[in-house]
Amino acid sequence: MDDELQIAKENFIQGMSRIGSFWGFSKAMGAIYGVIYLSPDLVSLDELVKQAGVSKGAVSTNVRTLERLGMVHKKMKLGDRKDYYTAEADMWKIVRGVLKEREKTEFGLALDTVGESLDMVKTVTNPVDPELNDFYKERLKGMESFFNSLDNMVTAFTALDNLRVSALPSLFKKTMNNE
Amino acid sequence: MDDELQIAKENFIQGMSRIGSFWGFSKAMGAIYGVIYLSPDLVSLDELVKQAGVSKGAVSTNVRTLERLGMVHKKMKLGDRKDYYTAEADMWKIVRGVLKEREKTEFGLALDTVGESLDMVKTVTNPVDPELNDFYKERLKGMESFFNSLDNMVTAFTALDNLRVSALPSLFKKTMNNE
DNA sequence: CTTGTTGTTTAGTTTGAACTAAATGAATTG
DNA sequence: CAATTCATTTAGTTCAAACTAAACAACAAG
Repeated sequence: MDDELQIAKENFIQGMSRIGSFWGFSKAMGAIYGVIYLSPDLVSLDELVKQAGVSKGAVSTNVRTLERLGMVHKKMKLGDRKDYYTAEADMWKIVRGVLKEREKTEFGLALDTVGESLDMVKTVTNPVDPELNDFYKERLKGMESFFNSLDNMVTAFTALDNLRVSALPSLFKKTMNNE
Repeated sequence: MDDELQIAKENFIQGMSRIGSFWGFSKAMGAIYGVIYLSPDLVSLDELVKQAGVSKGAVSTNVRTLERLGMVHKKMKLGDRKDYYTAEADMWKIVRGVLKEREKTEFGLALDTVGESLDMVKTVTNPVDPELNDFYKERLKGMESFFNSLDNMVTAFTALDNLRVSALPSLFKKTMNNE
């Protein structure tokens, strides 16, 4: 392969591993996705071990997580027991997928927790300190309202999937230097 | 203090520490913010040690981070050497602040990295494998475009600050159970 | 100058996530 | 069935983040 091209690839892979760890994924996941993303052909597990520079075990688990997140797709070749992977190149699709997954778990849980506390405060019948009671109520309501809005935003965003309105980001577009 | 109220508070604080760690902050930061958020009066460092259940050192560093993020505000009382803290209760303001901070570092860096790789590919004069070269170009452009849109979205969102349009989330509002 | 009070820094420890190496399991082939 | 070739799982290790305890620095008061 072209040397310059190879260097560009390695630079990109390294960058993805950096970015990945910022977004809450492991460094290895970023690197693995980077490798697959820049491969025109299907990539085998052993190829990933070589190019991403992590052990087979790590690739095995990380690539499965990537698949669960919809970031890569597993393909089988007939008469070949190896697993092959392709990258999902539609970033917005990926974002929607990840948000959908996390909405169910973390966002909902946040709402539940706050709602729970709020309910406790509401059910105080004869408060010792009425002012403090009201203060708690106000603050907890504020927090609940925030998480509620957030949850609705995420829900709305993930729903864009069906409407095929991936064009949403263009609403925010200011300057784009496409070549 | 009312027992029921105290339990509600502790439940909330525990919840915040959980939520905090999900959003990339430390558990302690979440708990500390929770304590301050549910305090009608100014809170001293020693009070935080007691209520958040972490060491003095940890409170000292974490509370400083919280202040840097604009999540709490430091107040001094005259004739009192202690530091006191208040919570910033406007969540959207906090979100904007955090995004603004991260936009500069992580988002920009992501863009730079991809752009760098793209430039490398573009400057390949006599490619060994022209098709592969084009493939790289396409993929890297796609990624760059994604980060660009993302960056613009964040910029637009943080700019809402000035316009005082914190009402944005209401655009997404579906159902709100106020009371 | 000494003492007490407060926030910060530092040195050391704990903890948990994520990796490696190696064992295991599953499937195909001769 | 033995041997080979994969992917997965497991046991153990590494490493960095985050905490604690204690020393330290700054400051005010007596």
